[in-house]
Amino acid sequence: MDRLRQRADFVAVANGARVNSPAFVLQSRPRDDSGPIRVGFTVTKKNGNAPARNRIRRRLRELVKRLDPVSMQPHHDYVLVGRRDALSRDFATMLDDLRIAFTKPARHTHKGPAKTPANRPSKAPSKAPSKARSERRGPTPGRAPATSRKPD
RNA sequence: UCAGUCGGCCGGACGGCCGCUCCGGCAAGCGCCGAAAGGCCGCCGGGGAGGAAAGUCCGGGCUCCCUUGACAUACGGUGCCGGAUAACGUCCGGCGGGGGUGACCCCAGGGAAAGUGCCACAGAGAACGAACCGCCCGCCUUCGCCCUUCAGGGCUAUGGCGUGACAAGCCCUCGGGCUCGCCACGCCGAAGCAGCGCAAGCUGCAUAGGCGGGUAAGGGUGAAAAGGUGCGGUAAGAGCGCACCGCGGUUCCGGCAACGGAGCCGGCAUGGCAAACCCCACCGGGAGCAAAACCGAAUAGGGACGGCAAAUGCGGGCCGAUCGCGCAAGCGAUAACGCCGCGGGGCGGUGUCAGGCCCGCCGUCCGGGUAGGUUGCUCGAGGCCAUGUGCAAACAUGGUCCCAGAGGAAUGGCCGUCACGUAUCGUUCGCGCAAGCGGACGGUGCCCUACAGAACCCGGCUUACAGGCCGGCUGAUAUU
Repeated sequence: MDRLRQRADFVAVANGARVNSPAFVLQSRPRDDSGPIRVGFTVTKKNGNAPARNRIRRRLRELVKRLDPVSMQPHHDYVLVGRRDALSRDFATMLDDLRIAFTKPARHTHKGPAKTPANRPSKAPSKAPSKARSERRGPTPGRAPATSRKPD
């Protein structure tokens, strides 16, 4: 599992699917290459001053570290956007929140499907939107092996 | 013991599990990611946020631009003196002024007899000095009548005050204000003493009023009223005179200086504001690590070469023309028309064709340069200790140590125990009649710490901060 560091990757993930939770927002986007799962963190300035933002990011990072990597989708980029509740919310509860967020079907909140290919980078120009849509629409066939291999 | 003042320091501790980042050592697959630059992966050891890392307000180092070295101007900044320093608006030590019983604290502290400007409101007067009240002097007027127990009461003239009407003048923010005249009404209202004279009366003092002057002592206004206090002096007053203080000038002494002290002279002239303009002295080129250097894709531009291709095009040939060379024959070059051969790709449109419109493409290399990567990047005006110099800030010498280097941004996350703080409850002890106060112990809850996160690096300033510790000094009280 790698960290997400380039600004272009963050912009790409921000246009993807998102799941809301009390302490964070999970954004995700599938990639075409066969690289590892990458996770980034975003804490905006409206969440407080620098120590508060640092603490939010560190708790979110610890959540991802504690979580079983098999519950994430392979070849995906994830971005956790921190909220103010991440400072005070119980850590075990947040861990459950994150686990639910990874298994919950994602949905697009504000981006229309017409805007998505315009914001996509140049690689995989034609088939990227349709593929993302199909994975969003039917989670059960893609996720069935993931749930089956969860016991180990 | 209480209250205060100044300075310094800390800013949770220990343990468990799981991680992040940097450095060093060892090992290392012809490994993985990437087009490349470059990056990643193992084990061991070590380091890893602050007193303000903050605000970005000053001063530097460093980098680039520029030549701006100097002078002048403009703009900005600083502003008692001396020292410290790389430098500063910082620090230290003094000086002056102000506050406090005191330790101590505060001061944007050059120039107001270079100039311009301002000083609201209140007040008579706010700057080429002012007369509202008051005090004093001079002149003029006043001191009448009735009752009467001689204590007083009453009436009224001139007059004074108040209110109202009218008229005039001036100012004016056109609402009014001020001054004067006149009329009406109301109110006040002529106390006394002495001398001369038989008396009527006269004169003087006093009273009251008016006019003219003197006066800056006093009242009142104000942030500020033209040196202060006291004595003398005067009609009353006044630096009018004197003493002391203050101020100005000058001489001497002390001090590197700011400045201080003493003497003499001057009766005092110079109100305040320069965080109003201004004057004087000194300082300042600009931008900033997202600086800058190196490496360096894709895409679109630029250049060179090669290939394909070309259609107002290419190739070939003939005739003629022009130009150059040549004595000449002739040779070479040029472009257009005519002749022959060759006729690509795309767009749009149409039932289809004809007709119409547009024109380069590919490869290699070079150069600028973007994303990206690497460097800059932490050994430094460095920390600690000792000695010496100095009142101190600080400096010098010696020894010793290496002490964060991230980059969507590491330095942590989750627990446990303890401490501290705080709230509440219970038990108990001391004092007290009681209410209550103080201490100790235990349980529970809260905060589980305040302010706050390095971003190239230093020196400062400013601001924020739960709680706690130490030391110096001052005042008060108590005891010895």
